[in-house]
Amino acid sequence: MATIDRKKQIVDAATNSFSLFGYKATTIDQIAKIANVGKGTIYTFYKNKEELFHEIISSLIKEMKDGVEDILEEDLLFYEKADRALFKLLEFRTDHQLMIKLIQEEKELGTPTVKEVIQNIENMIIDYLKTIIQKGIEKGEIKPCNPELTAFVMLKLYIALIFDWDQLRKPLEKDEISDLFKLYLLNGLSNR
Amino acid sequence: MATIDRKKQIVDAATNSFSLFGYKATTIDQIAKIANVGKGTIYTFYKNKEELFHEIISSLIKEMKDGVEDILEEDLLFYEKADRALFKLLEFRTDHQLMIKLIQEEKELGTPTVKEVIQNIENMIIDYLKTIIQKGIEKGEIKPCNPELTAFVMLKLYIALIFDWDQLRKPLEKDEISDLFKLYLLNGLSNR
DNA sequence: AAATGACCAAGTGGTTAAAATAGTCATTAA
DNA sequence: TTAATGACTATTTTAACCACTTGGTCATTT
Repeated sequence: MATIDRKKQIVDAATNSFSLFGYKATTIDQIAKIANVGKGTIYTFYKNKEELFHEIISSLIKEMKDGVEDILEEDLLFYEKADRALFKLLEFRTDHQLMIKLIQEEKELGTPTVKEVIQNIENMIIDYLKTIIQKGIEKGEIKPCNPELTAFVMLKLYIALIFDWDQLRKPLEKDEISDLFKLYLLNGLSNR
Repeated sequence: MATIDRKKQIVDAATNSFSLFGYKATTIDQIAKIANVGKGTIYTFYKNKEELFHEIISSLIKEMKDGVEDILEEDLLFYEKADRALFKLLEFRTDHQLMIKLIQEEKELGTPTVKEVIQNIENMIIDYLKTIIQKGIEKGEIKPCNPELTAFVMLKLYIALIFDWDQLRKPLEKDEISDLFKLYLLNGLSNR
């Protein structure tokens, strides 16, 4: 049709701006300007800046889920599923412009809204892992355990290995991390 | 003797002040006042504020080590040693006034000197765990593995379980955490 | 009915002066 | 002679101020 999709323009402009400058440093005026739209128009679609932000984060979360949804269905062993999913989901922290900016803003400015949103994303990851773990338990591949707590531990382990360990020693390769996951969480350190 | 031990007075005053107000909010004037000592006297013992702080942290680290040194010698299984040591060492974060204040200051102000000092303390913990792990490997109790990396993972796991999990769900009991350590890292999740 | 930008109250940022602070050093006390 | 000191200084930090920006509204225009 001839009419322009103002909502899409706004969302696109906001996504770009949030990705480039972060949440706090992005202004509504800026978004309106980039979107070629009056400022008031934005408020006909969204109650406020935060709501617009949350819509964009919803898309990000959807995008993340879409990237791993097939893993759930594939015929893989528990640890392969978990390993692949975690890598794909955590890869956003290094590859996805918006996610990179959000992590940076949380660390450097501690913007509450951003903190909250990152927590939401982590909760999504935990939720997703939970499903994998539950299936693993049902199939008898792994011992019965609290799926949510286990998901939480797995996420923490991967974050530590991928993003924290290199502050002490030289970074680990992807394969090494997968092996460590198998050693530590799957087979355990015990010799008996 | 009749002469007063000015150095001790300074260290005591500084320890109290750092414990109460943190590193940044403690002033040299304040320390001198509490210690009943001229400000210049402090600089006859220490090059600057940071050096005085580091001396006090050295004492803290010594205190922490002293609290767990016997564990190394006791006739315990690997996981008992590791579990007890980690608990005792991490307990300082909730029980030791100075440590509490430092953790708080790192989170709220991000004072670089404090960050550095907390990193030193964590390195000490990792070093200590490393010894326990190496002994465990030598005795054949656990599989061969990178002791430092394993220590790092164990520390991260305990911190996550003790201090982070309760932001999602209800806090875990000490016993639960020990059991989780055995389940996750020692025996592993695998069913075969 | 949808879109808009001038408008407003609240908050941020830049500026400068005043206060506080870490560290020095000439003087004093032992 | 040596140890201790606090007035002093250079550098930060804080406070107060105002101009500017910002998120959000709403009467007007399209």
